[in-house]
Amino acid sequence: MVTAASLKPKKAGASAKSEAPLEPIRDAERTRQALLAAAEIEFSTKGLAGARVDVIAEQAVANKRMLYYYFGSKEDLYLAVLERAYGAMRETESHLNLTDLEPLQAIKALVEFKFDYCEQHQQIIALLAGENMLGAKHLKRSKRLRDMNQSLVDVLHTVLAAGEAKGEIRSGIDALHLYISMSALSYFYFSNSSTLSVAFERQLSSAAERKLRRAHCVDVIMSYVTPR
Amino acid sequence: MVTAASLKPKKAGASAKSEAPLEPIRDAERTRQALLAAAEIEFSTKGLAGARVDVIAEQAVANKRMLYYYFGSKEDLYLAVLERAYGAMRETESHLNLTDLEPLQAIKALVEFKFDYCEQHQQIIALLAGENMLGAKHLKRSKRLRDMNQSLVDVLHTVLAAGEAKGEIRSGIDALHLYISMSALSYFYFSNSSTLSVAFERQLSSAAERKLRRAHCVDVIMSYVTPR
DNA sequence: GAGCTATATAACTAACTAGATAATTATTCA
DNA sequence: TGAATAATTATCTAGTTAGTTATATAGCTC
Repeated sequence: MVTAASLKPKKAGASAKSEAPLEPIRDAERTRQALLAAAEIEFSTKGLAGARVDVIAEQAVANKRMLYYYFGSKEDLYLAVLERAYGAMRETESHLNLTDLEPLQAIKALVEFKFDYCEQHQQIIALLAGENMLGAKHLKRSKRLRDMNQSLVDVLHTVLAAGEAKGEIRSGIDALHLYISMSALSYFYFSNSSTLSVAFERQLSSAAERKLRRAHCVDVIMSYVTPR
Repeated sequence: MVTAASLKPKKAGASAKSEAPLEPIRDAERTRQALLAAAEIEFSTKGLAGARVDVIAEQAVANKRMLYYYFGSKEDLYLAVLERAYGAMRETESHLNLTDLEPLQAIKALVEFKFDYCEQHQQIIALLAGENMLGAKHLKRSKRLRDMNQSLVDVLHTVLAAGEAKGEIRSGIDALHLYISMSALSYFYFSNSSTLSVAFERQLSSAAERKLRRAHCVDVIMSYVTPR
């Protein structure tokens, strides 16, 4: 696991005796990345308002001034974190190559991908939750993010059309709403697992429960797309 | 619409000329309710950390001291808001009488209820999002909330069994996961509508879009529960 | 190796914020 | 009616927080 601090060794060349190439004491990129990593943790666990710039700097083993030097303000750092996490998700999605699969297999693969991505990147769920509370004002402002639009819904539309032509997928499905439902079934399970676990006194985050949930999500979506 | 301030008229008996019964200048319950209403808005739009006690007091047209007088602390006020909103939802759910309906009708009614409740009480969505970010620590602490457990999932279980006996509902459905999925399909649509609208450049919160989404949610769940 | 500049540090500050103090006034009830 | 109590107000305070200032130095260029 890459922690924020692990990116920022306290002393130059502290690793591998003395003949190893010395890590420079000053390294703009390393500091930037350490700040981003620490900020992602801080913002995703406490939200924009609850996050503390001093904590971020401390966790990144950087001076607080560096945060302002590289990112300008707390809010701009938050936006940088959001852009990076959201961009990474879109980037990963763009390499799925769903059109290479049989339509039904593609649908299944997409549901499973959504579930697995949520499981492996729970920070983005929290970041999105916070951003939605603020009416997505930062996302709206972001050029970088408004440029990386559509993609997966378009692919899904193509997949649905292909499946429909083959008689394997029912007609009249709205690709966007199907995409939202696929996301919803996984996202909600992870985003609300704390309150759900309390309300239903069932430890929903165990490995066994997750496996169950993953299969359930696939089941729900496959039932929906299959013609009757 | 009941705003926080409307509960708290500036002057006694300001309404309906002079022969109307004078509203008392001091009214503990009115002040308490005004604070709760203002706090619900503040906490649901800004989260626990982002909310400001001064803003809550101002919006409630109450002195800040009253907030501490009645609720003790910012965090206890937050818990009171959470308990009230969550309790109201559970209370409403408990009056659904789903077992009086035919199994399939009951399922449909529950999906529609979930959707309509989300639409009409979007504050609770934001409150839950914030509470989940904090690991549900307040919900866990709350006696009142831990006492109002289970209910709807039990009812759903009964409905599923009845439907299964009639051959109208497929066997082997996990009532809890079905309940989570019902919630997820509606909740996610409302909780993430800001970011979804930005990402997909489609104004998802219009009345027409909501109608579409509601039908889609019903469709997805009914497809799932129906035997093949 | 002198000088330059990007990177880094420590210490400071002005504004904000949750909560406390203490005095005041409306209402109740004997 | 008048003392007791409940509700309310204005003002203060100690601690926190985002952002700044002033200064230092590592590492590069020539």
